[in-house]
Amino acid sequence: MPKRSADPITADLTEPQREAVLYGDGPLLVIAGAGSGKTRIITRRIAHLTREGIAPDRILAVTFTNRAADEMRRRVETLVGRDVLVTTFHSFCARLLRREIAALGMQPSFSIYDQADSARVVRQICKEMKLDPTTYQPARLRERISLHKRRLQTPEQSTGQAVGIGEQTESRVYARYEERLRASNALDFDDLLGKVIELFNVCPEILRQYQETYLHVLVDEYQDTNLPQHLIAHALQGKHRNITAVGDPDQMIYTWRGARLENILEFDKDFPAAHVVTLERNYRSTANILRAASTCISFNQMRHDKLLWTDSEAGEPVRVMQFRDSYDEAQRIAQTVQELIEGGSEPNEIAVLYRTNYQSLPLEDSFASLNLPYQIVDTVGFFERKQVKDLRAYVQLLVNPDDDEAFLRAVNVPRRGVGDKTIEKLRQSARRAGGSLLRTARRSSELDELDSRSRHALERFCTLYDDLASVQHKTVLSFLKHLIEETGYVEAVPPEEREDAEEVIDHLLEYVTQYDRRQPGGDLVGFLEQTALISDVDGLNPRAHAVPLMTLHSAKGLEFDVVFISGLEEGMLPHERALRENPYGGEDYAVEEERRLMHVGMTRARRKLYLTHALKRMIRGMEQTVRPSRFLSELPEEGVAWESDGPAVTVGFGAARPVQETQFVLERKRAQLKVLDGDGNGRISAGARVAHPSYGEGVVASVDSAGKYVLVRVAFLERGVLSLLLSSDDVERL
DNA sequence: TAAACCGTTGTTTTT
DNA sequence: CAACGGTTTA
Repeated sequence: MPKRSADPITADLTEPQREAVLYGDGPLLVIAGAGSGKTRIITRRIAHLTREGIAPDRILAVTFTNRAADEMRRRVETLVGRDVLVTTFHSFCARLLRREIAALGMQPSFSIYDQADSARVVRQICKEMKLDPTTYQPARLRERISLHKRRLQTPEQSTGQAVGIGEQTESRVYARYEERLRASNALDFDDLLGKVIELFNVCPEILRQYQETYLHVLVDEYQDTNLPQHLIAHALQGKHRNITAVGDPDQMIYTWRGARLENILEFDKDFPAAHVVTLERNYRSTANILRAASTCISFNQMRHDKLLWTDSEAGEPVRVMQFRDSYDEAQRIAQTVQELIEGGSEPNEIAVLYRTNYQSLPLEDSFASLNLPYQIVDTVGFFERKQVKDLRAYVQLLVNPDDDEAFLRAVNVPRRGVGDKTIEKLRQSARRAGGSLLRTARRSSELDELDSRSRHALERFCTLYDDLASVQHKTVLSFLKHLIEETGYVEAVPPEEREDAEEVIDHLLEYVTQYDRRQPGGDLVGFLEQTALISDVDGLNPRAHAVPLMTLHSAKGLEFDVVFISGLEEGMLPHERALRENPYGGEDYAVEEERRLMHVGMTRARRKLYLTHALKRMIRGMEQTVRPSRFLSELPEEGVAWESDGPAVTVGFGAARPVQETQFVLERKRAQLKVLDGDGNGRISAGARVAHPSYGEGVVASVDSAGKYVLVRVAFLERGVLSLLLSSDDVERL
């Protein structure tokens, strides 16, 4: 029962927020716009549920990134005082499979392959099949395999559906890839989800057990779930039917990872009688920032109407800054940051965002030259480092001796004279006799085709392996130190890389120290799982006294006083790859996702937003002239200040700069506006009576042509004056 | 057989 | 500008 004002869980909530937090049993969907208190809903709801008597260990909360999970776990803990399982889909599945995978006939010591590992396997297969690497790019094939898996298609099914030689080859690679992973007792990221679904299908009694356990399932960022994730969430809530899904379609930025907007847009299809709460009030940003962001996102056609509004003051204008080139841009951003810090801003409250990771390089240089503290939130970086991968491979091989990928990496690092030829012979022998590479290497004395040198090298490796396996360690740290010692890893690094390598290793040891502290008992499997699934260890430390630099993707879910979005150019922010997917030159799905990314970035800002672009940028090592992003031309006139170093170059896109009314609504949807009573020609003009499906009837106040677009202001009877943006074509058709 | 060298290739985003 | 693959050299 909610108490009135003094209730710490609901006291500071608005009515719709309270409704979501206190909602009773049954499926609940919360559509929560940027800055509307999304995380707060989930944490408070968990607190509310435990207060209602639900045991914390019968609540499952799922988020998308490890960072978000950590953050939420912390908040819940302070609120509830007890541990609630807050995790990502992938690590939830990994843990579940460690317990249950025997039911599928697999070993619980399975390895987890990341994208790079998968790519290696695919590359190897392509070589074996002698495929032309230009027609069959390994990276593309890996992506295609992942696509099949996300649709839950087996290799057999994909073979059945394959059309043409290309797709047939593709499914043959897929089949071999599966064989390879099964033989190595390995699962890739897609398998973690897929195997859980398989398990639930094959063993309903296991599913029933988990359904029983979780009285409530809460999923954050539901707009980014893919089909397997949707199915897992659906399966888990199957008994008690208590699912809370929170999300915002306008922040869906993971199509390339299989995110399906339908999961959230058609939520009530799969979760009948779902209660829906919509949160449209933004508490985060100034009115100027929110107007700019809303205007930008309103250019998306495939979009459900949602109006974000705020009571905040206008604040400073959004600043658009133009620079000669990307170095100039980086330098001036750093200078501006410096001025902000001198003016009293906290460095960790100023973020610089960009589309691609490599854009951080000039920024790093500029920050360093001004002695400004910064932290790169490099999401893949650290665990992709060679040294980490090498040492990890040893641990992986000890845990899972069948893992051929781990064997291949460990066997000749440091160099012990096991080269391509030896490996090839080992491979052939392994294929003939069956069994893993490690097992085959153990029998190297029986392999006639090996010369004595290679044989000796393999024997040495096996002895090392047995030594490492024989020693029990109390902590992962002591094991790792022992490993580095025994392998002579550091000594084998060439002198010019030594310093760098030592730094990486120190960093790893530091991470492991923390891991041991969190997870006493020195579990190597747990360590591997963490390092396979956590990508952002290096990630943001919100308390560090440093300016975070990160991609727009990794900024999702965060907020800062000041935000810079850099590199706003055609080809960078709508990324060229998205533009290439536009066969008709019109905008489509890919560009709209880029616009959502822009929207996510803009709505990270509380007080100040800077949008920067350069006229020249280094691409593939060559300086190229680039045009400003179309997204800049979509900014409203009000509350935006344009600045330039030299003579300003006009923004290259002819899109209208829409005039603003009290609400920031723009619509471009064809046929949404119907002329009820016009000037007789069917043309839209001032005074015409019109109807709109969501806003009802109204009278056209004015029609302004602005290049490619026509801005129609309509006084709706119920909603007041709104601006609608139509393309000229649309108006012709009305 | 393995390491050093050179030319070609193509670069989003992340669990 | 890097990372990869193929080629030459020790």
